[in-house]
Amino acid sequence: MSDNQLLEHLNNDQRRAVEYMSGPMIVLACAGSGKTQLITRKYAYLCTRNGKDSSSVMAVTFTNKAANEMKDRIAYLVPNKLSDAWIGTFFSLCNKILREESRQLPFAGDFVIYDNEDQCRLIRHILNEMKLYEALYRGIVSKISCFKSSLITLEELMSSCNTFDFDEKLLKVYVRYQDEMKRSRALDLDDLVTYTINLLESNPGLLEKYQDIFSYVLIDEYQDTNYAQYHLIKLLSQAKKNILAVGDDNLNVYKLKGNDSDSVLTKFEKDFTDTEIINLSQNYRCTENILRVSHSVISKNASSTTNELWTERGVGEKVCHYWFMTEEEEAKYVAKNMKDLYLKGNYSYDDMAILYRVNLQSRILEEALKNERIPFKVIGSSCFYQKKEIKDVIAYLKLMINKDDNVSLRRIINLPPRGIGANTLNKLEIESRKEGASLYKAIMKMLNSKGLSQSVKDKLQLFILLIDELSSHGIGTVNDSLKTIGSYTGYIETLDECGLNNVSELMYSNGKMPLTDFLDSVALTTNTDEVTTRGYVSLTTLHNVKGLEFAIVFITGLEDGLLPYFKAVDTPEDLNEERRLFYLGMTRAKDILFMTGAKKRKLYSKFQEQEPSRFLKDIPKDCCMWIEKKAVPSNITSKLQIEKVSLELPYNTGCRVKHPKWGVGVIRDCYGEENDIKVTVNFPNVGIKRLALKYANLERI
DNA sequence: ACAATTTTTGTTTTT
DNA sequence: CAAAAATTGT
Repeated sequence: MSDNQLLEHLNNDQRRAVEYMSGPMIVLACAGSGKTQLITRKYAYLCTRNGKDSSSVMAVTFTNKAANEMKDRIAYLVPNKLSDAWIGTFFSLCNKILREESRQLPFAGDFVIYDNEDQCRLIRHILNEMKLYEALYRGIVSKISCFKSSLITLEELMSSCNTFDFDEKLLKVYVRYQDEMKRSRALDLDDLVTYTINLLESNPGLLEKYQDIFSYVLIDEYQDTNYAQYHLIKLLSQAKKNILAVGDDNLNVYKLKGNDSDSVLTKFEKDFTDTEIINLSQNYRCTENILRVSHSVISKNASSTTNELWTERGVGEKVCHYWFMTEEEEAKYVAKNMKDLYLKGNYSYDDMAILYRVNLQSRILEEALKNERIPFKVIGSSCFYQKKEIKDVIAYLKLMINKDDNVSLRRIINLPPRGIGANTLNKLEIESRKEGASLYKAIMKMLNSKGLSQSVKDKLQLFILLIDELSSHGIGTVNDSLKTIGSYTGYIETLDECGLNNVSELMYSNGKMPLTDFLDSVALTTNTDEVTTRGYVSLTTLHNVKGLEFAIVFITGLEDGLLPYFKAVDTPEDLNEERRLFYLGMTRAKDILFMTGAKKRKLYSKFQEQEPSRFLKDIPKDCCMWIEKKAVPSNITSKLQIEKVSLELPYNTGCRVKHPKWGVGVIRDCYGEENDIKVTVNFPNVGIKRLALKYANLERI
């Protein structure tokens, strides 16, 4: 595509941003202002304009999913091969650099990546051993993450310990944690960034090399970068200062990650002088009504400097707010409403999403959707790779590559039972700490010493033989490795049918991948990354919808205590973040926005009386339809209805049928009583038809 | 050492 | 109300 074609359909501001070629630039891009479009075009423009190889531009995205989408879009614009383009999250890009420069690393390259769960397991293990209160692990993991992402080193921490009145125990745990990581040759996600920074800073030649490679740096969702990540891109773009950052302060909902509280602008202008600033204030996504309502909420944030957005999309439907007596009614209403909208035929289920503040809210919604026979996908609550059997198998896989991985070894040393219990393990732990070596090495040592009984030694010997056998098979594809595990460990035999299915799914979907690549991608992939939602309603948390849009959005649980969440109402800054979260959700809606809440909700096993969210007061009365639902006459009717629905109906949605006159069609809905069943069918050539099953002469195919 | 049982505990968001 | 931890019995 030519330069001019790449600039087509961009507004003046976007065009200016794409064409601006030299020097730092920051784009303040409000929700729905086409920032992904902008970055994509810019990337393509840089490729064609300068005849640049695509590997000379680094593009940082917030999620892997966003990176993949971006690659797809760019592939459509330019002929360049993008297979090894530098497009990805901070973590995946850092991993790429570290793997490429592995020889320069302290532990000769092959490291494993610990994901959040591995991290938690390790911290819990350490707390246990140190006889500290184990339940503190969550806070400790996040504090360690904060230190690392603020580039505060352990040494600095220890020397400032006295002056800072610092929690000494935390520090001890941190030291132990780092020691364990080193012995296991493992990096956590924050380490990926800090190691990359250290590598570049201690190695000027290398830094120069990468500064040279990257003629341009693009960053999406800039407001979410933490100090370490920012430091890294500062390093990389120092020489040429060709950097474009796109962000919106109103969408910063990750203060917990150790993000700078500085606004996008102040953070950036401190380090890059003569920064060009562009404001994108035209919204291409939402209707006027949705913009008005969302703006009325976000403008109550003192720190928000955003001017009101505008759109050419027209006024649109009024935003609706419903208040119900119970959460069941709320869920039922949402499901019913979705079905109605679907049956009208203008929207399909993948145009719709239900959002909530916390994952546990999804349950009751799922039930309601099942009753209405609406297909749905819950995004992000429990991801495939977090299932127990998958994690177990992955632990075996990790050990095949790195026998020193203590976290994985602890996980499977007695799985299936090998008669190696807590007592033995304890002795091993002590030995390994004494030697400063991994558990695997400690076992080797213990086998040749007198500290253990012969029967225990035999068991350990068998285990060592197993691990050696596994790793002797070399590093092949995931399938090869899984087969090896199947034939030697005896673990597969302990699985039930469901677990077996999950493992075969693992083989089926990733079987051909090289093992090392696979393990990296597992650690770097998050639960939102590979969800395809074609034909499904999406259910997800407000945090998870960043970067997504839907024609119809339901935000549920708009109650004080839930949004804002009761744990985040203490400081004004907490409250502001909750408000931004609400704003984020609202601005995901293109056409229709529903907001619902319920008075009675079962939260942590008790029924609670909820008040409507305080944020609702910020919405002018005339912007919105306010509807309060009275309690349903009785519970009996609802129970009857559920029974009726659960009766077997001849067709499920999605079923294909043949009609004598209209040909092949897809069942969209099936309902009614035994002798009077009606179906809604979508015939591609004819449109949506409602038929009585008795007379329709449908044939199932 | 392990399975089955009772008791305790903790309940945000996630790159 | 779940899931995890502690306790008990074999």
